Amino acid sequence: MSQPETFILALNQWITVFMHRSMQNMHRYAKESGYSMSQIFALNFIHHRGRCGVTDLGEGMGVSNAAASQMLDKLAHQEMIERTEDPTDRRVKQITLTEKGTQVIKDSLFARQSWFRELEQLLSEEERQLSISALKTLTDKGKQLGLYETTNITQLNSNN
Amino acid sequence: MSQPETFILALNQWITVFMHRSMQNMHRYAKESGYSMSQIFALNFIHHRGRCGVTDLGEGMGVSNAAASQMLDKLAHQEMIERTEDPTDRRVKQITLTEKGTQVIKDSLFARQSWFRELEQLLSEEERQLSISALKTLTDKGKQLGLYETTNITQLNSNN
DNA sequence: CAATTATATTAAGCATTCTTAACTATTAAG
DNA sequence: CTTAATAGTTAAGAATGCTTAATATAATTG
Repeated sequence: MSQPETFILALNQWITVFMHRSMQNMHRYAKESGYSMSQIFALNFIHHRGRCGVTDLGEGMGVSNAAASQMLDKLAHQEMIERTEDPTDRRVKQITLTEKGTQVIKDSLFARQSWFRELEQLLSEEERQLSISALKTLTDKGKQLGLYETTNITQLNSNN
Repeated sequence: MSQPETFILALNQWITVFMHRSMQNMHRYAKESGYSMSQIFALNFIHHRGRCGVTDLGEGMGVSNAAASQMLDKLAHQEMIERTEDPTDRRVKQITLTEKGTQVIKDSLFARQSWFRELEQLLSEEERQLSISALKTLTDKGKQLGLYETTNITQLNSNN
């Protein structure tokens, strides 16, 4: 069973390599497309969480609900999100992504893919299959740990 | 060989699940420990790139060298980095992480690990071994694609 | 050596994003 | 029904981080 830390170590090393590239790409994408990292982050949160309230977003991002409200103002002005009244409780606003907001998520994902393709080139067919299998497992298990509703991001990269 | 997009898709899905958690953790860690995301990002860059100049950092982070210099000012004031003259070219400053700066990187990594441990619990022994193998492969290949010198982050998580 | 180029710093100004506090509207509780 | 609690917005001010421009120092070029 090797050392008990083997899995954590392997994950950490992978994350370390991956994050460095991914963060740079995200950062670059945000710059080039004129969105801030906060905005990307907020859109990502909403996309994962699904319909949610202003305070939810604030808590998720670790800021006050005032800050969340202001951020949503800008996003709404850019037509990336919509705020509608919750029919069951008219105090709360339901935040949803618009078509455009969803597209931004798609694009930011796509911005990362050039590196993925390069990476794939370096794999043998066996390594490739092994990786696919492992990644699927990790994804499934990872989703089980998530407490949020997961909207289906799966399709984002295939139908574009 | 299934669809040509299978690998990219599997990677994207995993990244999607992982990033959501990881970003939240990073964000939370940064907040709690009083550092900004930019600072964490800069420290990460320096850690990966190894000794580098001010302009290098600016280019790596996509900002002007003035911005990089100002950021380094703060980091130096917090004793997270040191600036020394390059003996071969006294115009350039060599940026290095201090003990404290390295520790911050360690801690930010550690902050992510609780999720990793939960994830590991959900895996069968076979899945666990498969994942380790795949992650190692991806890490190795990923490093080959990197253009930066990689300092050894491997040891960070074991000797702590 | 003189002029140019490269590196880093500093200063001033601007845009973004955060916080707290005040305010409105709605719901829940007594 | 009255009071208290909850959700969201708005406003004012502070903090952060960015840019451009000016400056100092060192290296390179002719």
